[in-house]
Amino acid sequence: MNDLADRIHTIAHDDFGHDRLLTGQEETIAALGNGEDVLLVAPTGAGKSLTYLVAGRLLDGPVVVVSPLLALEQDQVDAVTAAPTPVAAARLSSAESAAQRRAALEQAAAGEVGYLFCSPELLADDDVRSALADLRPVLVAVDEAHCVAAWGHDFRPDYQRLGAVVEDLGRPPVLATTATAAAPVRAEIAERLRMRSPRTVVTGFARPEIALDVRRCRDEAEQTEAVVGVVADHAKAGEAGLVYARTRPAVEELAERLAGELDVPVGAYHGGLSRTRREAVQESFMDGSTPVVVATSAFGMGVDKPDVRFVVHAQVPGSPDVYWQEAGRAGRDGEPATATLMYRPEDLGLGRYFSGGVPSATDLRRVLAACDTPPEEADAAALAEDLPFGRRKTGKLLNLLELGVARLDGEDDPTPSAIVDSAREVAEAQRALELSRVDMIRAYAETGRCRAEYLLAYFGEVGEACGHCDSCRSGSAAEHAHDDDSPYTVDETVTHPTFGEGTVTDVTDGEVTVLFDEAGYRTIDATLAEEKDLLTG
DNA sequence: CGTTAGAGTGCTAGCACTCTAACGGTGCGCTAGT
Repeated sequence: MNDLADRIHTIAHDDFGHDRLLTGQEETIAALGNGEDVLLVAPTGAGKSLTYLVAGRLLDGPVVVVSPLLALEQDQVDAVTAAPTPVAAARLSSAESAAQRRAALEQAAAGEVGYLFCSPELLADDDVRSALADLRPVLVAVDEAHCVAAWGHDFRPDYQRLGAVVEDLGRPPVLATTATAAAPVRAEIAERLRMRSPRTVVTGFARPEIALDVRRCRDEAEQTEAVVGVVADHAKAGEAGLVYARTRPAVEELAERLAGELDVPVGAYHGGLSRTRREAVQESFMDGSTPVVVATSAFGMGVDKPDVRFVVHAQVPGSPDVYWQEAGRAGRDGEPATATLMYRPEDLGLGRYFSGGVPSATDLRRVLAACDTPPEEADAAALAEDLPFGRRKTGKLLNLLELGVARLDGEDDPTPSAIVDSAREVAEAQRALELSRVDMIRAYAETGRCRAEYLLAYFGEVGEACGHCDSCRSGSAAEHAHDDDSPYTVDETVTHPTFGEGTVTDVTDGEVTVLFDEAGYRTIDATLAEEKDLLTG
């Protein structure tokens, strides 16, 4: 064992009470110790936080941790303070008073606080940022980093500006951690955080203990009955699980219906409920007193219950990324679990709606005109005072302009209209990415291939047929063998005389499936296509 | 983007139709009032 590895294990053991490091942890910490940036992609429970805790000790200085949820930050603060060799940790958020924040920063300046947990919104504040910069942090860790990419520019815009924040903090090594990220999302995280040739550490997406199942439903009534059926079976066996629905009213209705059908307590959880109510539901799910919870996507981050036996999606989510993150909450203990999707193509429309819009050139031009500095240096709060948009929308428009400028990198002195056009193209591209994710979850729901194999391929891993998803059980996975001698290859760009340009998404059973830019998915007989020369490369 | 509820239109004079507007998720920070 070399010197560095030795020190890492000593710190993990003596300071944090860990005898062994899990897959990927040592590699991550060692790379950070050598000054490299790391993107750590690992499931919840794989010990992501231990990496920045140990790396902070190794680099011997304060660590700034950026996290999207205040509740998660508090858990981390408690965990650090309770470690065998406690290091003071502090949380900087709106939940602390100005005096508390000042005290925490002063303690940190005196070298008494090793870990500072911050919300991205607070890091947008110049005073906070310069106080943190004075501490000369040795590491910036961004937790749940997929939010940087997934939340785009219109939800919590401050997430998009973390790249600039890291530079203001003196540009120490950056650790980005996430539980789920397909290849394009990984690339986007690295770009947004301005990471420097990050080392990507990925530990398995494969979850062989989860049996995947998709049920096609004709209408809403059938969908509801299917959910009730699956949940009732598990509940009778005394098993706990989650039901995800897309909208708040759908959550309320399903929870009520299930409560009427089952002999066990059923909880409802969504962003419209009070904080106290939400905390109560989460707590009673964790301790087992409420075994079934119906929720929107609001429920989950930081929920690490090992014995969740089933996850049911009442409606199809917006992307495979979200699906796998939510379905992956089943079977954390490694025991068999199920993930069932009630699929109705109509539900995909909601995902398309949520893919966001492109702001008008007029609005962008107004914000740009109001800036007396380049957009990346402008202060959204100050600008909002002179504009009719409000802090939130101003921030969103400013972010887009900043991204627009970055995209024009290399062009000398771009004109305002070039910046505005570029910003709109950034928004268009983000929208296109969201829409393509909707297409990918649709393909998941409609494929006859092994479900697990399809998802792993989406995340960039090669897998084998799982043997227990519905496709494998029905035998369709075997029938839908990949066509090795097809004239077409996956990802190939093709042009069709009627449908226009598209990308080959699948070649199975002598057929070729193409996702056309204008016409959507079309499945065509490969032999026929070749004979008539319908698809040209 | 797609569904749905309600209003409006038109000849079939009560029902079938078209049209339009509303609606839908994730959480931070801040402030006013108990």
